Amino acid sequence: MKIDVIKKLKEHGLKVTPQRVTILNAINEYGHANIDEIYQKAKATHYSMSLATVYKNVTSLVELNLLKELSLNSFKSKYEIVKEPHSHLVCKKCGSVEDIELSQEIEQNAAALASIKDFEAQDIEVEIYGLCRECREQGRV
Amino acid sequence: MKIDVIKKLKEHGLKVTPQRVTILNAINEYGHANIDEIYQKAKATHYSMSLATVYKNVTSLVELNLLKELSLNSFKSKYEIVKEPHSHLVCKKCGSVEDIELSQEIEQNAAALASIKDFEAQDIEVEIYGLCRECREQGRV
DNA sequence: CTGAAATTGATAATCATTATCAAAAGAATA
DNA sequence: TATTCTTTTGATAATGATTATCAATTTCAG
Repeated sequence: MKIDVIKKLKEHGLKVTPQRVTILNAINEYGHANIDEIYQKAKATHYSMSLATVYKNVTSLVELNLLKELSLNSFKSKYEIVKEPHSHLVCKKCGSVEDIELSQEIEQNAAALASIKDFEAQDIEVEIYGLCRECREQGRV
Repeated sequence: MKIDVIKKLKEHGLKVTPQRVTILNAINEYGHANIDEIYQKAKATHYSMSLATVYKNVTSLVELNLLKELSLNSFKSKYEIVKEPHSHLVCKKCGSVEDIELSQEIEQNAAALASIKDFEAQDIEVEIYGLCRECREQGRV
């Protein structure tokens, strides 16, 4: 696992357990995954993995800002490894999530407008809902 | 209730029941409200209102595009009456939601980037998470 | 190596949402 | 206005998701 992840865990008094490593790897392979997907993939590597362990770890990793939660309309929340800011294309039909780069003007614009409202902006989330190519091609509506 | 709401309900074969009217009014008074809040306020006006009725109606009104669901990190989904496109300031501490106008450049930018990825954009959701004035003043962190 | 503290796994408890269905109500039509 | 058909409601059971509990195990600092 990356040095900085280990460092961050230890800084917060969290231990580097094989379960944590497995969970982070599982999410990384998916790109974006919900709890069940993480559980299934993690279980494949680490047979004894418990669903409760996945929940507990995902929660603490989100608090540590190593993971980001994507709360989606109509689908269970997905989680991704925190990277540079970006936005998401979310298919309303199949629930797939794809990253896109959105101009950083948006972040600036958003932060500026927030401060006018006397709101301390910390992070911005942009989701574009619609239909992915696969679902359109297969005539799913 | 507004003519166009009645019209839209009837167009889709939905009846104009007092429960529906009450639920829409409750959401309108709140601005943004989750299921329990809607239920409590609606129940105050319409004593026999059932929680199941709130769930069923909110779901169908979202499908009709009269309501919009806001899926929030750490809080239960909130619902708002569909109006002109806008963004939201979401307080991580208290969960309050405030509307802000975000430049329509963003929508254009987003739609353009989506189409490059061969994605049919339908609607965009922008949430800015942070701390509201009240929570900062009261030292909540 | 040892011991304190955190973590895990199993599962019970809780909370949220959906399904079911008989009774009631809306609305189109005569 | 009465009739009839269809939707809706309310109550609650069933399901599904998440959190809490706790004894046994593991990590890791010293």
